[in-house]
Amino acid sequence: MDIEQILEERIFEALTALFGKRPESLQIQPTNVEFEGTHTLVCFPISKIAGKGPEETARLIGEYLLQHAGIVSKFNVVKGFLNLSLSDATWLQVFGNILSSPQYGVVPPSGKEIMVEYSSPNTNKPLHLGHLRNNFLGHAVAKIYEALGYKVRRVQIINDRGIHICKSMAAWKNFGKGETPASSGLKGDKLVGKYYVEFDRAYKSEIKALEEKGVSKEAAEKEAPIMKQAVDMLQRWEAKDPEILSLWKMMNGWVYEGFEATYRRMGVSFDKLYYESQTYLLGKDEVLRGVEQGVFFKKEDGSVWVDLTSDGLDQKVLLRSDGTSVYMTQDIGTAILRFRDFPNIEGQVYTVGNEQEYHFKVLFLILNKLGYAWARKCYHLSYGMVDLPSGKMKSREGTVVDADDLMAEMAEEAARQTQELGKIEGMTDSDLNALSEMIGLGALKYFLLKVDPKKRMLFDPNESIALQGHTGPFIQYTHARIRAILRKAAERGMHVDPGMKVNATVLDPSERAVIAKLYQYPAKVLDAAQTYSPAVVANYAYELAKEYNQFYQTIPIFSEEDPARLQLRIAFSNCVGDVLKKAMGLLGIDVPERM
RNA sequence: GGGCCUGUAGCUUAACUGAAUAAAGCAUCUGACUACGGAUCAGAAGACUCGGGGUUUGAAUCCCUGCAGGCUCACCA
Repeated sequence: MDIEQILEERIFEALTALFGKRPESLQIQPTNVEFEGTHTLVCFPISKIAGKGPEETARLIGEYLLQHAGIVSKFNVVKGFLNLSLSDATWLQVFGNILSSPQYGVVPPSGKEIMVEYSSPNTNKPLHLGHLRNNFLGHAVAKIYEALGYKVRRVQIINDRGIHICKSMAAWKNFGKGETPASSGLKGDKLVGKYYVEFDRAYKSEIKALEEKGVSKEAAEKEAPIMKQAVDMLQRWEAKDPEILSLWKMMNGWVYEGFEATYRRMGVSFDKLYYESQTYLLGKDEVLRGVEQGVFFKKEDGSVWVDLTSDGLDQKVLLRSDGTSVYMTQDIGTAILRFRDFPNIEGQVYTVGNEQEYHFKVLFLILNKLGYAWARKCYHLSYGMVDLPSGKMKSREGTVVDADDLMAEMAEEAARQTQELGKIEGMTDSDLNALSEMIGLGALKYFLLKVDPKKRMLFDPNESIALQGHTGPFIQYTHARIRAILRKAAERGMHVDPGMKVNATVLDPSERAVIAKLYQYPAKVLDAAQTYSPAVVANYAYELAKEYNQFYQTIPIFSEEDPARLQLRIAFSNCVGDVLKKAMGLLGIDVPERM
C-alpha cells in the first residue's frame, strides 16, 4: 500500500474536477511538526494553473479531498500549504499490512548480484580507527543491498607485497631474535607493526650517523644499510628467492591471524580475498591489448600511457619504461579478474578513502575505454578521514587509535555503565560479557555510521563512548524495553502473530506518528542503497526509537481497558522492535533482549 | 597553479532532488518514577546556515564570486 501514490491520484482527480487541468507533478512533503497533519501539498505551483490565490486553491482542494478521497479525514491551510490528516482507518490499514508481512522491508532474492570491497589494509601495520569506519561502512552497504534482494560478494584486496613489508622483514631479521607471536604474546599484526616502527627508528639513526660523517642527506637515505637490506629483500622477493619468500610468508601469516581476530570482533567477514602478490601481473596483458587497440599509446622510452585529456583529466602512466606495473595496472587486472570470478555481478562498490577519488575516476574511465560495459556500474564509495580532537591521526606522532584497543575500551565502558545501572541481576558472567560487547560495539559502530560517509568526521573519544542521546545504545535500550513489554504481555497470555486481526478503530496521535514512521522503513532502505549511505538507516532507526519512546512515555499500555486498543499497542510495539532490530542489523549492530 | 570535497546553535550532526518559525543529540538550566525498564520523557535557553552578489512567489539547498579548511594532480601505493 503506497499512501503517497494513492494521495497523488486523489489529488489529480481533485484538480481535474475543480480546475479542468493538472500539473505534471505534485509536491507532497511531510508536514512540519508544529502543524496538524502528516502530508502537505504545496499549492503555490498549482495556484497558477487554478487561476486563484494559493490559499483559496488549497482550501478548494482540501474540501474536495475531504468529500471524495476517502483516506483524508481533516485538513488545514496555512498560507499556500494544504496540510492533510489521514483517517485512522487508513493508518490502521497501513499498520495491518506491516504486521502481516514478517519480511517487511526485505525484498526477496531478485537474482541480482553485486560486489562490495572494503577493508583492504596494508600488511605492515595493525588496523586503526580509519579501518573501522571503512569496514563498518562496507559491511553495512553489503547488508543493505542484501535487504534489497541482491546476492552480495564481499571481497578485499590485501596489499601484501612491496617495500613496506620488506621493511618489517629487515627489522625483524636484524633485531627480532626469532621473536614470534607465540613467544612474545603479541598479536601477529602488532608484532609485525612493531618491527615496522623498529625499522623506521633504525633507519633514522643510520641516516643521522651517515650525515655526521659528512654524507649528504639524500645519499644517506639511500646508503643506510637497513634500507639497502630492505630493497635487496624486495628484489630477491621478486626473483622468488626461497629464503625471502618463506620469511615473507611467515610474517604475512602472522598478520593475517592478527587481522582475523580483529575482523571477528568487528563482526565483518569476506567471501573472497584477493592478494596483490597474485594479481599485480594481470593488468599488464590488458594494458598491452589496449595498446594494440589504440586505446593507449607507447612513448619512445617504452612506457605506456593513457590520454584522458578529453575527459578533463591528464595523461596517466600505465606501464613503466622497464615494463613493470604500477598501482593502476594492478587495479585494472584485479577488476577484470573479479568479473571473471563472479560473472553475474552487475557492478563493484569500492570502499576506499576520498584521497583516492582521482585514482578511481581514472580507473573507471580506463575500464570503459577497454570496452567493459560494467565499468559504468562501478562505484567508488568514498569516505572522509576520521579526525581526532587533536587533529589528524599520524602514525609518526603516535596518535593513531588502534582498532583492537578501541573496541576493548568501548566494551569495558559499556560493562562499567551496565554494572552501575544495575539492571542485569541474574545474568551470568558470560551473558554479561556478551552484552557489554554488544553495547560497546554498538556504540562504536553507530557513532561511525551515523555521519554521512562522504563527510570528514571528528572522533571524540568522550562522545563516542556516551550511551545516551543519539547513540546506538539508545536504540538498543528502546528495543530491550519493547522486549520487556512483550514478555509481560506473554505472561498475560497476549501474543503477537502476523495473521492476527487488528480490531482497534481509533488511534492516539502518538500511535499514528509511530505508524507513520514504521511506514517509511522500506523507502529509507532504498534511499540508503541508492546513495550508498548507511547513515540514512542509522538516522532512521534513531527517529523511530525516539518516536516510540514518546508514545511509550505518554500512553500507559497495560492500563488500557479496551482489549482491541491494548492488543493494537502490543502488536505495534512488536513491530517497532522488529524494525529496530532489522535496521540495526543492516548496520551490523545487534540488539539485546535486556540491558 | 588546475580539479574535487567540506563550511549549519558552544560542540557533534540532520535537512542539501528549492517551500512554512532550519531539526536533533551533547553540554547548561527546570520539571517527571505509589505506573509497562529514568541508558527514558517533557520544557527553557541556544543559529543573520562562512562573507558578498544573483535566479525565484519562495534559497541552508541552485548559479557567480570571495574567504577558511581538507584531499588530489608521481615511471609511489
